Amino acid sequence: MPSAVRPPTAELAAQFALLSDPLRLQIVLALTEEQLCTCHLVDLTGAKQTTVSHHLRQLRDAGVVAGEAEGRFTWYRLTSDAFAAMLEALTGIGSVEDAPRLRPTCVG
Amino acid sequence: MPSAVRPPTAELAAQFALLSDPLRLQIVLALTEEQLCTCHLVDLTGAKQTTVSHHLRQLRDAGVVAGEAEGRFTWYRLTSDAFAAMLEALTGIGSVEDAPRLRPTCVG
DNA sequence: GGTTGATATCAACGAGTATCGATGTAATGC
DNA sequence: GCATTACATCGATACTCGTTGATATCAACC
Repeated sequence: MPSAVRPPTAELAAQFALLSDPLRLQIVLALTEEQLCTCHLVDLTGAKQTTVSHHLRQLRDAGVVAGEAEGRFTWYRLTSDAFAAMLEALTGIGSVEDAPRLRPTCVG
Repeated sequence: MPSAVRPPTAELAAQFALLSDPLRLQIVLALTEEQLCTCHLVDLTGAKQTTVSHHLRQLRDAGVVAGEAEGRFTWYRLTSDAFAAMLEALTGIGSVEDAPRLRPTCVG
């Protein structure tokens, strides 16, 4: 059993999927350093504005980034504990030393 | 700057992609507890044998699991530091408190 | 009010990929 | 040798999803 209540596998997989796209990952990593608005991210990534906006939408829907409108601009930042579940899961996985063989060969 | 040399974004994204499929994630999480062979994973997940085998192939190619053939069976286990890069990246992301706004609005 | 610029939405296209049935391979047991 | 079992590979299909151009929205500025 994991230390805490683990989210359903599908939900956790969806979290990892957020970081599985190079562009989205680049956006998230950039937002680690500073808040940025869409135009900055377009410049930074070299992707089209619609593409960046599309990924920002996904990240917003997932709750890992938040956008604050300020005039024509929208400043994006990472939400505080958006990656807690992933971090916990990975910590568990990463600490595996040498798993035992508990089961007999298949009953099938 | 990150603490160590960060792998290229695309490579890191590919790592996360490994955990972005519910079935693959389920397999990895199961292997955290104990070594298992394909048939066990088929029973555990309820997926078809070919599907499980397909995902094990991907995990093997990526180097995050290793299979040891033993007679008709193949025991799979997680490799030791397969998730180190992801763990480091997530730790960096997770520790973000409140990123500043360093840039002026766009030069556009 | 009209124009400009930042951003979001939509529809369509294309590439990647998960699933699955059929098949191949290799090891065990009779 | 032959049947059975565990596992892998292959080809086809279906579906997800990233990208993009067109378009809409909304604020700032003249």
